[in-house]
Amino acid sequence: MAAEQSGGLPKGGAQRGGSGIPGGRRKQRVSMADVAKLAGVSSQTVSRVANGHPNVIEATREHVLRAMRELGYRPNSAARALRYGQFNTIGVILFNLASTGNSRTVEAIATHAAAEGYAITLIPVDIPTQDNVLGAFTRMGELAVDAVIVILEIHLLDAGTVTLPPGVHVVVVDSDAGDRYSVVDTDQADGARRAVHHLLDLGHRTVWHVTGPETSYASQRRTEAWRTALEQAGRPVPPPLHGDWSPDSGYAAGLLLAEEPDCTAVFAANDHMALGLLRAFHERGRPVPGQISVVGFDDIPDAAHFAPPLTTVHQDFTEVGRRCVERVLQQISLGLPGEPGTDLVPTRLITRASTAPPAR
Amino acid sequence: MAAEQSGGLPKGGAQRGGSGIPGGRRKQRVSMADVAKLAGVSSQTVSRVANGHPNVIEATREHVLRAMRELGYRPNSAARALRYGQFNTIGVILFNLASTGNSRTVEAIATHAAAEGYAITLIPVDIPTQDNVLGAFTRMGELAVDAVIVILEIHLLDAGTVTLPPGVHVVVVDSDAGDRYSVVDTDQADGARRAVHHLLDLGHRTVWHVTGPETSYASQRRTEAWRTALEQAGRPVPPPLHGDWSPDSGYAAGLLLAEEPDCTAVFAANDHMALGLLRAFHERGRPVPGQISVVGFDDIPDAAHFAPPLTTVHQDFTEVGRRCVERVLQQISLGLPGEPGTDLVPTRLITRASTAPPAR
DNA sequence: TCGTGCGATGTTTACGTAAACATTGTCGTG
DNA sequence: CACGACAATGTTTACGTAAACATCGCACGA
Repeated sequence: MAAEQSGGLPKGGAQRGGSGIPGGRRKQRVSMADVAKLAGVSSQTVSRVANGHPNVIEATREHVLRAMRELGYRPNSAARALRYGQFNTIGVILFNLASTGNSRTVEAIATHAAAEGYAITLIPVDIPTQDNVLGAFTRMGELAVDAVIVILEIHLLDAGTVTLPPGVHVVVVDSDAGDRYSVVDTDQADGARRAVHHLLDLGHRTVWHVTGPETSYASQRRTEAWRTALEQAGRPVPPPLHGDWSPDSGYAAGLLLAEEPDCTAVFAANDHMALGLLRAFHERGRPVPGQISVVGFDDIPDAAHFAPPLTTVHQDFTEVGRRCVERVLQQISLGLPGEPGTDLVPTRLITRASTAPPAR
Repeated sequence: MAAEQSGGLPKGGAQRGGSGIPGGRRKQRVSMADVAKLAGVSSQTVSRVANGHPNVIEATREHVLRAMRELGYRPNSAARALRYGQFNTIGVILFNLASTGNSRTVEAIATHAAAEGYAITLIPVDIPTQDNVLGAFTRMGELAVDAVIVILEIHLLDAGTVTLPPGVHVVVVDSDAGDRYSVVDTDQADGARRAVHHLLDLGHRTVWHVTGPETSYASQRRTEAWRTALEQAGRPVPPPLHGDWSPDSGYAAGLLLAEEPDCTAVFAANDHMALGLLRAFHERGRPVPGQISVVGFDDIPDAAHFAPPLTTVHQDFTEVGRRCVERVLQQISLGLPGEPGTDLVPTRLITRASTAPPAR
């Protein structure tokens, strides 16, 4: 009684688009029942064929497969998800995708998840206010996801006593919430230390610093580690200049630093700002690395071609993404909330031509 | 008969993680029935409250809401999707997310889709071989999506007589399939023309060109338009140099071009390669724009800070993403396959310091 | 020759939601 | 005062899938 309209089986190949039938307003696509009817079997047998169960006689299987092809059958994942209570999907909440690190991390997450049969659902948060993040999480609750990877400051969530949807597994990137969540991140402090030590080892008396935005945990960590490294080496700590990741802000900081006669070495919290520094120093006649050395952070592909090629701290975004997926899938399979704890991916320093011993 | 385990209602806030009950292996989360039982109403009433239907008395609504809160009820989107035959999700198939254009387009898509209540599911294709793309589409067929946006060379699909899953709406970016699909893209030809004319207007006799990979339609279009523009102006067409979008390939091309005494103007198919060119010319003592002018394509944020700041063709990725979503949602609401046709987003030339009249 | 066991297939049911229909009860009006 | 209309709520059902259980028939061994 269900149908009455299987008529007009599409002989030709490319019948894309909705049901060609003008009548019924929203007849659901081809279902197992439709296939079953055409093949002259029960829908259960169709299910068995679809899922590769063994106990189906070859001739029957053939019939069913032909009927599937003929009708263009595709399994309905909603029904499947309802049946299994699983979506095979991981949600990714993030603030912005344009930033180098995020897009590369997301790509790695998507790739590794795909390899495990999971899809990725992106939940962008326009402006990382408390409300928006909360909204994303609320929506997330209704979304078809088995787990969530959060790529932003988790404290934005915490401040408002947000209760994460129970039953949703969470892994966090770029945060210090290792005491409550499963955190995977680049070892920011490690990277910053490498940058500072590299410059000190070259003979610089101290290292200036251009920070990222204050709202970024990664930025905070880098700044903190920079300060600590200097203090532990007994060096003076110059006042940090505040940037916002953009090359423009790096350029602005560079214009200021160019006027500091003491400044012989700068550690920029990312490569884009380092680029801005290079330009400012160039314009102000402070040759790099002749008078000033510059170290960046991220190792974007362009960095090797800056003028001069940039010495920078390499982040392994792929590894971060891989570990996120690994952890999340583990949580899903165990059915338990993730162990709190922080999983740090080490960095390495890529030495290029923007650093040198200080001029005498 | 359904439950027997609502016991131990979580008084405290943060009870994340799966059911604390060790017994039952996979009891689905709180359902409307559970809420209904606790609130002492029928599940239909719960549904009414959840969906904001009018005819519910205030006291009842309160009871239901309290029960929801107490149990941490979240609607099951699989059931909902099954009921409605809609997922409120758009799939995005792409080759790589790391490229500037793609990540920004995807971000725009995600943002606009979110504003319309749609989520984005990413389907990455590791290597854009026929098989992989086909696999992505097959998987897509089973995925919970109402429509698909394809950000890669559609001919990868076509060659193998791929039948797109019927009933799935498709919009394509970066392709010439306007005769069969709904295509949204940056007007590559327009951009390339602007670049060439800018250089010719400055007085250059002709313009050399560094291409992107041959597999990229965007790259092909830019090269084609570059050639056509030169021919129409009656200028000689130098042999194009082949790059692959990477700054490395631009650098390699730059080393060759630096040896061409005739070469006074170069149009690079993207900004990253232009950066490579700048470096090569700098290293080889061919000042830009003194001896050679360079124009890029994309207008990445860094471009303004290259040495020298790069004249380039600005792409409006946000607009591309917006139009993709617009088209796709239109297709969904109409329930019809998209009109074939190409929707081109114009570009504009950003003039900076890497171009100048040729040396005399 | 007659079980018996298992392979092949059919039937029933549950997953969570919400439309459609059914059942109350109350209030207003003739 | 009675009846109709409508508001509030309950009951049934379908969405597509697949596990669990039921049935049928054939082949093999005693």
